[in-house]
Amino acid sequence: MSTSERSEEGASNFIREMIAADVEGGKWGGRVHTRFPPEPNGYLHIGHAKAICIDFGMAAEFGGKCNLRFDDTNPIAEEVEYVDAIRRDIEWLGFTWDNEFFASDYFERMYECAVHLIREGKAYVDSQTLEQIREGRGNFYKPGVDSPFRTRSVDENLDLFARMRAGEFEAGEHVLRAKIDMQHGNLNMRDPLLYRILKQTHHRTGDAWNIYPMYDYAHPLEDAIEDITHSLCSLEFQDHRPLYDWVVENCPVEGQPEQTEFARLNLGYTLMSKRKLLQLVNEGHVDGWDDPRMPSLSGMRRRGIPPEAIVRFCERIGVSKRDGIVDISLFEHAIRERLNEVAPRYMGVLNPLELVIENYPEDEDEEFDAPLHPEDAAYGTRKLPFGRVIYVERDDFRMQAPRKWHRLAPGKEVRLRYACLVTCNEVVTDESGEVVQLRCTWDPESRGGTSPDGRKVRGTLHWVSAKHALSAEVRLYDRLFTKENPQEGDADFRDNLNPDARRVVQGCKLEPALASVEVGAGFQLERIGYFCVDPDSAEGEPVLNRTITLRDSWAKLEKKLSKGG
RNA sequence: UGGGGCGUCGGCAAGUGGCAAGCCAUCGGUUUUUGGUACCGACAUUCGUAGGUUCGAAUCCUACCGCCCCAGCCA
Repeated sequence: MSTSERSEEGASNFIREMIAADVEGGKWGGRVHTRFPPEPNGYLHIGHAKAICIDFGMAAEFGGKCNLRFDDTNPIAEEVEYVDAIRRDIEWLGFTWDNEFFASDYFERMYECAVHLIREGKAYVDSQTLEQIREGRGNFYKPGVDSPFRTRSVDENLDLFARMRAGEFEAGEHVLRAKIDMQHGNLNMRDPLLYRILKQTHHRTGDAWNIYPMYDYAHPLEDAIEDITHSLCSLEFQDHRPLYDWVVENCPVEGQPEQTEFARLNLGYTLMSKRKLLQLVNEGHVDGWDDPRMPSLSGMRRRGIPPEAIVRFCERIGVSKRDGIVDISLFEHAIRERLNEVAPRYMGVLNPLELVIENYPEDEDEEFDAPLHPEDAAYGTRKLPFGRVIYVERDDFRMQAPRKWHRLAPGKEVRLRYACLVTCNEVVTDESGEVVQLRCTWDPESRGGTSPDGRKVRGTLHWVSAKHALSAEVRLYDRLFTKENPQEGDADFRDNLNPDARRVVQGCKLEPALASVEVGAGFQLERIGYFCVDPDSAEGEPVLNRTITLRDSWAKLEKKLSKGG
């Protein structure tokens, strides 16, 4: 790890400082134990990556431990499919958990704690309807009123609660509530529900339970049982902290975890809500959770985004309590930065234009050696076949060369990367006036792309030998939404989907060495961007995903030139 | 008429009474067989606003303003 990464990692944030102080002060005996507690009801996305980096990162930094705990207290939406996907995504990011637990492992223990609360007179069975409970809770302006069942005897509560567990009642008939304070300013403290009846098959406990604990009750117990020290979560749980502390204090558990909240990640031009992401999948706006347009980790993996880029990005955005929208360009920068370091270089032409080298022998070929990485010779080289007919990028030719144009135009000389210098003599067009072929001559003395007499050739183009080219489908991805905040105002986020978030191009031409690149591996198509091979590829019919474009300073310059006249 | 948070450059974000880090973006320039990369330079006399305390305030006090979260038998 470089020093710059170290200093980045060490950047100050309030959680790191708090933990450092705790360790120094000997709190919990200097121990640090965190947890990442996803609910297995959806796939992980980049927002979760931030939490993962914080939870695992803090533990690692202070020599502590981090548990992976599936928070499966609501069987309605939870499935094993998600459990597997979550494990895979965390591993992919490069983190390893010290223990793997399920909240459902503690159901019996949680039940015992509830019985304890009842015995202590701190919990009661409420038999009001959902509506009555809601009404009795009051609102921001109106204090709540005590439930008529609040004063039930311990014995009656015990009996009712046992029968709830036994399945004697239907959902909605009774709930278990904590007896705290119906007048509390914090609604969460107005006798919060601890258990509800749910006659649902659980993905792990099957039909063993007819009652399931609520998050506010279960989570602190899970943390306490695992002897978690720092329970890190997002801002919306701040209001729940008093209840969290109440549960830890009033239940017979030895752990003394403390909850600290930080702002969740919001990224521009995308969404970070599991529910809405699921909607995109279910309504067919995308092809699935792993669609490369999705901000899910599985989507990013398929898109070719390296996990290291995600982790580095998370380290850079920092941790604070302010909610804001992180500029997507910061993420894009991290992706390019990582890919630039590790991606081997190849050439491919997205929109081919035939170029014939008139003074090159009809039936001859030759090969050039080209490095796979311009800054790291250890990557080695590959052979680049070359011949009389090649393809260049249509965008690299202009009939009228604009100012500062370094590329092809009638009469202009350019370099074919790693091959030679060619000059455009003649432009062949069809009846409609479309350019169909460029006729050029090459300088045989320029083999390898050097200029024999030291003449300056500013333009260097990528190219592919027509005779040896692989044909491919390339999928070009762009932002999922057209607005930085897709749900600005009352907007339905679906109305702001970017129709061009995926553009599919057929008939792209790739250099033959690309045939051996494996699915998922990222590489650069020189001068265009970073790509990877999609699993949809078939033998001899590669499908490429464009992960991200290269920065394009020419596009910027051209815009400026046209604006300035 | 409640409770909980947050306001430092266009975006993230350090800073914890001693004279505003860093990253991204943007704008210049150097190098370059990727108009890529790398490198160099510019970029907050000012910290939501107004008062106050102090030799000294983004940091302390007061008031005001703005934004976010909470009224699931979701997590």
